[in-house]
Amino acid sequence: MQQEDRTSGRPRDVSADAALKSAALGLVRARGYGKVSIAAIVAAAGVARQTLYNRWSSKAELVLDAVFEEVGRYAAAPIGDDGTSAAEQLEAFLVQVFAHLEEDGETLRAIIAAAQEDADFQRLFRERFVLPREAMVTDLLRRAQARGEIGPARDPEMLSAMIHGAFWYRMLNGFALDKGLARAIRDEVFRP
Amino acid sequence: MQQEDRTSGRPRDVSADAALKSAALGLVRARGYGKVSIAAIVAAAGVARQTLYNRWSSKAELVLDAVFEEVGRYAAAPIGDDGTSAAEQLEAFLVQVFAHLEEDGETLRAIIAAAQEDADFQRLFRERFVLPREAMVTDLLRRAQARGEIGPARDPEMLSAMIHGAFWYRMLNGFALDKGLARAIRDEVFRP
DNA sequence: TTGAATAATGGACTGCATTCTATTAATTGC
DNA sequence: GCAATTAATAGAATGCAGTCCATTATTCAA
Repeated sequence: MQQEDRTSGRPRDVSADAALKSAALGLVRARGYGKVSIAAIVAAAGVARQTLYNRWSSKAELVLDAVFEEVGRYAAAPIGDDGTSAAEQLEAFLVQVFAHLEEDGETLRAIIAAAQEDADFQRLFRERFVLPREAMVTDLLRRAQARGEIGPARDPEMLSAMIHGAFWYRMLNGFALDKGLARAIRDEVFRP
Repeated sequence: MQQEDRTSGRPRDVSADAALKSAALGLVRARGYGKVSIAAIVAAAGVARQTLYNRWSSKAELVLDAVFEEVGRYAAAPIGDDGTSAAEQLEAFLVQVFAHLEEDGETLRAIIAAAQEDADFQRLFRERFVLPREAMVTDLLRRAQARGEIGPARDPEMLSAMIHGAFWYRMLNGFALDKGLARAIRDEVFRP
């Protein structure tokens, strides 16, 4: 996914990008990542197989673009520091994340799986998806620390990894992510 | 992997089990999970492909048996409650786990990936591998709570998920698991 | 000794992601 | 128009997991 305005040669058909992402998004949400073949995606998009591979280097990359650019807006903006307590902000953030994962959790699990088999894709996923979300929570915790809502000895980076880790761990082991979990994480982080 | 002492029929060749596990263990450690094919495993074991599938239903199941039965001993026994503090016991446990994952971490990552694509295998892995290890840490934390090393308001189950989650999350995103991480987790759990 | 039951074997088969190849199409600079 | 360049296309080829099949082997019970 990059271009450099070449001086000659046939130009890319820009509509193919959108057609492929849209086809991938629709099919993956309808049937699930594992049940969607490359053949089905290119057929739905009306392009040749190689056209897909000219743009993305794997099914996982295309789906990461398709599903999580759409959804990239979820939790893409920093967590708003409204008047509420950091505890409430964290819980609200988790509830929002879990709600989105009701729709796309299966896809995220497939993406995480793909990242374990492809180091390049792991890096891409980490930089584009994982670290920004981790940083949002780290920032929230730093603000909380500055305001005294958590003690000065706490480690916001470690805590952020433990928070994300907790629901990754639950999700990857087949447990549902519900409001009870969001509350339990909040309580454990902001304990008395 | 089960038998019921049938009353007739050709008996299983018991040596094939060991040959397959040994071949899988050796090949996966030497080349890495993704680079080992079923064809290579059965060739090394000197049996037919179907003989493998008579015993395990996928490459992931065989490797889970092969690598983590061998290694099942790591952290398979409850964490010894020696005289040391629970904080020290937790850190020692994590250091031991991380040391083993230097050898088999890549395989564990592949197993977790496989579990995301196969619900039956996910259940098997969870029951046989994940939950027992989670319970060990939960027990440790309960003992610590009974002795007052952590406050009565803490939630040992949630904490255990956060501890395991933290290193799963780090591992699955390509970070090394070192002594510093073990120490940081310990400090965050047993904070002042 | 024979039949029923189950295992082992070699090889064929299916479905899939990804790569490769040859051909045709669109563009720029001349 | 023409050469050079890059894209799109259809389809073949590769490599692999998992399944299916026909044949042969081993055991038990009658």
